[in-house]
Amino acid sequence: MASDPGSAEGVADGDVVDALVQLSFEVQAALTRATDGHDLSLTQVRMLGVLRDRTPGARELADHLGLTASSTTGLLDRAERRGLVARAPDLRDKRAVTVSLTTGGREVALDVEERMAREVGGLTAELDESQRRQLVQLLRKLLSGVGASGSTG
Amino acid sequence: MASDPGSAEGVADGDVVDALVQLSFEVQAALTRATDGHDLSLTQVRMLGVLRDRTPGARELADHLGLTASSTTGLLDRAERRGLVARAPDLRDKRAVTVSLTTGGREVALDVEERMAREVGGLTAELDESQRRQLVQLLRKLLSGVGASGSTG
DNA sequence: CGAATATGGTTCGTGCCACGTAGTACTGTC
DNA sequence: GACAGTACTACGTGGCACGAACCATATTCG
Repeated sequence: MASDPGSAEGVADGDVVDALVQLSFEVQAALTRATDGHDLSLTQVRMLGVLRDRTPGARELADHLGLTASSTTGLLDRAERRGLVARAPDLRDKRAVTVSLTTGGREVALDVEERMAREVGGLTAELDESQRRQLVQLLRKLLSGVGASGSTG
Repeated sequence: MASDPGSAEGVADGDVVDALVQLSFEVQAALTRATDGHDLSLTQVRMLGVLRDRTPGARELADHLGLTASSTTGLLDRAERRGLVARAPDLRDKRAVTVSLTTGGREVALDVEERMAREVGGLTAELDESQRRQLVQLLRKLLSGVGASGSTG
């Protein structure tokens, strides 16, 4: 079925799906690879990414990550234990907490992000500039229509 | 920075990475969505996929999934408990086991695969035929160069 | 003001995922 | 027939995510 990878003909319906799925796994693998040596989950990495620009409360963080509050508590516990993030009391709201990167956490975040860029970027090694540009535009168009409405009709 | 989703200009280096990462998460989300109602993890789904064409031993299955033997035992335990797969003694090798889909498991596998195709396919709703074809070709080219050699070079 | 309610977080228990380290049962080899 | 290797399982660890129950504080409203 999945025969000529380079041929211009015979692009069936399932091929798009196949390619997208395969790609997504490759990207995830690349992302995971980028965390080698840091022993971080993708969720942790995403959290660090969020915290690069913000100092949110746990709830806000949870929203950014698409997690429940309780999941976030655990996530924070583990990250805090590793010295990546710190919880500080919110001055305005005594129930709340603000989460921020520690210095170490920031270092890790930067390192991982850099490596991710390299790893994921490396995936496009086979493409030349114009193809890369083409790809970005296609993906942007694709992504622009996601999350809008239901898909199953 | 990540502004005009449709503009032809200003495709920077990080944009490819961004787009790929975002896409990969969307695809994973779509895959997960496809399992709604079945309460399956992606690993379980992958396993069902492998078992569609084969009746491997646990070890072989583990290799296909990139897991250790012990992880696979647990995976099988849970899947078996749900009536998705069955372990049968290997006639030639009394240590070994052959894993196969149950009727119910096959049904689930087919259903999920179909829904995956729909969900993932639905992601490309914004693209027309020619764009879809373009995308497939770009992705194939991209994928053809993956897993070959080191990437960080 | 004070009671009712909503919100931010945590705790606890559940289940899954993946691993490593034994162990058991068998296979193949010498 | 001993011995190394293989197939699988058992057990314990740790992470991820969830829901329900639960404080403590905020907010709303009578």
